[in-house]
Amino acid sequence: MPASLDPVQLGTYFDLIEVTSLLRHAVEQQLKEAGDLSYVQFQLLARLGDSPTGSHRMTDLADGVVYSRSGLTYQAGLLEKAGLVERSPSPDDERSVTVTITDAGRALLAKVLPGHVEVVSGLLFEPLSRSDVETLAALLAPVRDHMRSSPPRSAAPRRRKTGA
Amino acid sequence: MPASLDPVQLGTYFDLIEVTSLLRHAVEQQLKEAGDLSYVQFQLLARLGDSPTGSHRMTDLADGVVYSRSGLTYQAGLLEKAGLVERSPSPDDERSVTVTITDAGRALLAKVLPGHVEVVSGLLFEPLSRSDVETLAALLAPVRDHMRSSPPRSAAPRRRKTGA
DNA sequence: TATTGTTATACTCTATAACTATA
DNA sequence: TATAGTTATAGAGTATAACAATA
Repeated sequence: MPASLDPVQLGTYFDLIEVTSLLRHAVEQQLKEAGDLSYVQFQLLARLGDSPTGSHRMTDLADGVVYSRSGLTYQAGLLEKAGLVERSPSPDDERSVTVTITDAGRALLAKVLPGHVEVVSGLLFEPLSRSDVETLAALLAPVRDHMRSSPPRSAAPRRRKTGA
Repeated sequence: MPASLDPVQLGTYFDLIEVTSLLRHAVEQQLKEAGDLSYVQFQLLARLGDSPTGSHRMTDLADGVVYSRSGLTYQAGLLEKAGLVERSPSPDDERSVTVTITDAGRALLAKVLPGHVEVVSGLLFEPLSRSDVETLAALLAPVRDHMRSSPPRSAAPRRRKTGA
């Protein structure tokens, strides 16, 4: 593992970046038009919507979506101001804040989702067969797991995710 | 093609977003530390460095990297201020501007590249075998081509890339 | 002392519209 | 009239550091 990239790897890396940039750009436009949501805000809402309780602690909510604590506070503040989530002190740990999706938040999520799915479907999955997708999923899963468990390469203390 | 997503597709989409977000974040940090470059600036420099002449017209340089004309002007301005590129009027078309990478630009690219490759290699390719990478490349290529030829979904005039 | 979250602040980046100049 | 690029400006997002409160 000489930490170098052969031509196939290099091309794959470039294609990956290009594909996800275009996809993300398209999706961001759709979300903005359909619900005046940024992608990060959508991700946060989606996570809350997926949760059985509709809630998460701030810290847990941050994982993978936002890379600084203040960034999450900022986004949560916007969502709260828009009436899409509520923040309340956590019962068990007085330091924590529990974020909960509101009915309006769920409604907006539902409003935005079909168009979102349409963009992803039409842009990412159209050229891929069912088995292609399964293959892709099988390739991404180990990469995802590897990245999740990898400490930030540079010099950062490997404490947790959001803090430096 | 009912423009919906089955569970496998949904999971694949999420993994794709997560993987590239983490990768991009890691790479951005490396580029910033090693050469005080943003990812967009790095992409522009890399494109110029790849060109046989070391030059591109502004418009051609924009493709896929930046989504507005002014954004490119801004970034090119930063690169020029840093002495990494030069801008000069194009000989054949007086409206165009030719951007050329300088020796300092090439030097910075060379300085930054090993660390860049190391991050990509260690984060993205470590869990993938040689044949995995080939498979991934084969899956991404048609998606890339499809996205390149797809007009922006929403309502935008399908004119070109940068202009609205 | 470590952790959770907020605030203030500064900075980077992006996008829109108005503008100039050339084809 | 359409294209290439710049400028001004405004807004969104991010990160750092200092801070308060709880474990």
